This record gives sequence, structure tokens and C-alpha cells, in this order.
Amino acid sequence: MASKAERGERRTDALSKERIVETAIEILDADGEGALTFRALTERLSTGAGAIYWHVANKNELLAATTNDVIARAMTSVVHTKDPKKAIRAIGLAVFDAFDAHPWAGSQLSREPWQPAVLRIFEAIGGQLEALGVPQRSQFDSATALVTYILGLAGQYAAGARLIAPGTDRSAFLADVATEWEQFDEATYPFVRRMAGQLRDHDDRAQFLAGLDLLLTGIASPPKTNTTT
Amino acid sequence: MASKAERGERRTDALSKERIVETAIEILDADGEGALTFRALTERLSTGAGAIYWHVANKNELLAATTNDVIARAMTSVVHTKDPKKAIRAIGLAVFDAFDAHPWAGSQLSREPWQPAVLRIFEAIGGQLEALGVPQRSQFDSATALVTYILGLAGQYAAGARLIAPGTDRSAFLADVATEWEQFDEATYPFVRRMAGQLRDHDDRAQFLAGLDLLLTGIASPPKTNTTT
DNA sequence: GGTCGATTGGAACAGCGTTCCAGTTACAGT
DNA sequence: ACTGTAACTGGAACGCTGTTCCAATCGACC
Repeated sequence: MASKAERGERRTDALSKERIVETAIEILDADGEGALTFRALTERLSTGAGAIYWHVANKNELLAATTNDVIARAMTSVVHTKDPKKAIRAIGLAVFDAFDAHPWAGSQLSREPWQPAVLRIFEAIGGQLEALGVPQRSQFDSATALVTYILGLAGQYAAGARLIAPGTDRSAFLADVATEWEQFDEATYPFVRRMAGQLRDHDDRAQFLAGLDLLLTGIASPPKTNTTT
Repeated sequence: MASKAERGERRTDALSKERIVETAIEILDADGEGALTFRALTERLSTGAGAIYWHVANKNELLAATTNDVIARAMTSVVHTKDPKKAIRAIGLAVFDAFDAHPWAGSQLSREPWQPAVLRIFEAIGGQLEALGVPQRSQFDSATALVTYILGLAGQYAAGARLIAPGTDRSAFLADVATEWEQFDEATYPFVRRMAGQLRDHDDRAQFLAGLDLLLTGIASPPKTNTTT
């Protein structure tokens, strides 16, 4: 943080990629994906478009930088544990909470994976698999499945957040959808109808964890030949 | 009033939502997401923007209609099986193959879930859980996890397809990324480095199935609390 | 043949990301 | 102290987008 002030800034209000990214995150958090335009950015930074383009290649790069920032912050907040299952759960929850706080990051990340930040998640999760007893040749599949699940949920969660958007009450919205589900045709949608009740009062975070645990159980299970215990 | 397309259309080249959606899919398949504009659409249909807006509310609705179309077609192609695991695998693969053929649908769907088509997937998968021996109260979590995984992968797969885009060779691209992985810092990315080899010659479809199986194994496992039956 | 709602085609609009460039700033070399 | 230069800035302009608006046309029925 203090590296720039060392050599004396060119100007006190000097522009920098960091300041641009920071401002972009503020706009995204405050008013959502649609609000992040170069015009909004220039106004907020009281500068011109050209100045921003000097620091940032284009909007995609800017978006990537914002999500990277969010994920990186989330990853550093993960507390370390010995128990590998708990560790993976902690990573998943950290990412989940990041997307909860910044839904726009979810939709961005699910559209543009393989950014550095995702590699960090991949690494962090993969590092636990050895301790979980997953054989080497299965680790790639397992890690990928976990990352896919986490990122996939991120995208859907973001979509959900976008759907409820304004001042609408979340539980009221869920209740509406649930009622809708209950009125589907019994013959073609029996399962959906049966699930309406659970949709109404489910908790996203708990559901995310439940799915993650299912995956972990599958991963930790011995390969499906005979179990000699 | 009653039947519009019964006999004698208004004009032989009559516009209709179906014809618009069909043309949109053609454009998307041929030239990708970015190519679908109302200008391209009007030119291809030799009409004006107003005519299209008479049948379609806006671009979002049009996009939703195209993905719905693709998914609906994929779902009808699923062959029925008695074995619930095989049935779920078949559903997953049908969806996967649909996204393989139409990558744009993947990114659209992961951004805008809960469309009718997704509900069809949810229903189809959920209907198998009873046969799998999943207790009622776990079925919601299990079905959601499965749909999340499938849709999440769709989004990432679509992103990957967009990345390789033009005439580039897929395996050459993977090799490049793998080489990149191998050169990461050993101290901070040991796992990523170890996985480089498997990334190089992995098969997306097989990997998808592997993850799905992990999830299925977890779902079919008895709940981990004490079973006092 | 006249009427009227359903449909069409295209011009016009506001807003977007991006490019371009003339101007300004801060320092290095003299 | 002066100047040359490269880093940086601000804003006008461009081409493209989704969308709106409306005058013209179509097809069925009186």
C-alpha cells in the first residue's frame, strides 16, 4: 500500500489501476452490474475515458480485476484447519460469502473462469485432497468437481440476487415462487410440486453446504469395489 | 382468434416467434453470442426491428427462448432407464451434449436459471431420487446439488469454448495451459503443478461424468449420523 | 369497397465501449 | 534554470447496440 508514496506521486489525486478497480467495486456493490459504465467511472473519478484506458485495457479486464480482488480477499480470510473436510468447507463458505456480498462477481466468474483467483481456489482445495485420502489419479477429477460446484452455485446465486434486486423481501419472493410451483400440473411436475414447501423456507447457505457435503462424501468414499472394513 | 396458422397464413413469409427463435439459434450456432444482434436478425429475416419486437418483448426474452428450445430438445432425447443412477447420468449427458453443441446456451443458462427448461431438468432428476433411496427430506438438497453441478459446468464449458473460439486446436490449447501450469511457483502452487499433466490430456465429457458420479455416490451413501433403524 | 385491428419495415434515439489526440505534468540531463 | 521526453490526462468523436415510435400495409369481415 505504501509502495507508491515512496517515490512521490505525480499528483495527489493520481489515477492508478488500484484506484480504478476500487471505484469500480464501489459502483458494482452500490448499483449492480448494469451501473458500471465508463461514463459512471469517469464521473466518479472526475476524469476522462482516455485516462482510464491508460491503466486498463478494456472493460473485460476491469471486470476480471474486480472479481479477482474480491476472491483474493475472500481466500485470505479462510482460517486454516487440520481436518481436510473442514478446510474445504471453510474455503467453500468463504467463496460463497464473497458472492453473497458481491453478487456481480458470481456472474462474472462463472462466465470467465480460469482467472488467477480461480486457480487459487483450485490450489487451496486440491491441497486438502491428499489429506482426505484421495488417490493421486482421482485428485484432478475431485478438485475440478468441487470447483465446478462452487463456481456454478456462484453463478446461480448471483442470478437469484439479480432477480430479487430492489427492495423486495426475499422470503416473500420465495413464497411466491413456491406457490407457483404448487400450481404446476401434477402429472408432469410431481417432484417440483413436492419440493415447493422446502423451497419456501430453505436457506441458501445451508443448502450450499449440504451439496458440498454430498460431494465430499462421494469423494471420501472408497472406490466402488468391495469395502474390506 | 382461435387458430392462426390453421389454413392460409397471413403471408407465406409470415413472421412468428418460432421463426425468430429458430433464426436466432442459427446465428448463435454459426457465429457465436456476439453475433446475435437485432440488426443481424432483421437482415436475415429481411424485416424491420419493429416487426421482431411485435413477437418478442426484448433481447433477454429472445435469449431465454433460444436456450429453452435447446434444453427442451435435449431433454426429449433422453432415453429412459430403470436404474436411477443411469437415468440421472443420461440426463446429465444429454444436457452436457447440448451445451457442447451450443456453447452460447451454457453461458446464458448459468446467468439466467429457473427458466422453464431448468425446471424440466430439476423434475427429471428429482423423479429418480426416490428410486435411489434418498429420503424425502434430503431430496431437495440432492436435486439442487445435481442441477447446480450440471448447470455450473455448463457455464464453465461455455466459457472454455469461447476461449478457444476460432480455428485453434483444442488439444494444442490445453497443452499450452498445461505448460503454463507447470511453470508456476512450486511453493505456492504445488497442486496446480501436479495436475498439469492430467489437464493436458483430460476429456471434458469423462470429467463431467466423473464429477457427477462423485455426487451420486455421496447422495446414495447412508446419512452419516447414527442410523438407528 | 370500406373499415379496422393486426402486423410490418425503417427511421430515429439514447447510451454503450472504445479510439484518438491535443494538452499537461513531473522528472532527467544539461 | 531550461528543456526534452515519456508518462499521463480529459474530452470529443465514432460505430454499434437495444429499443421506441409511427406511418404504411395487410387480411378478414361487414
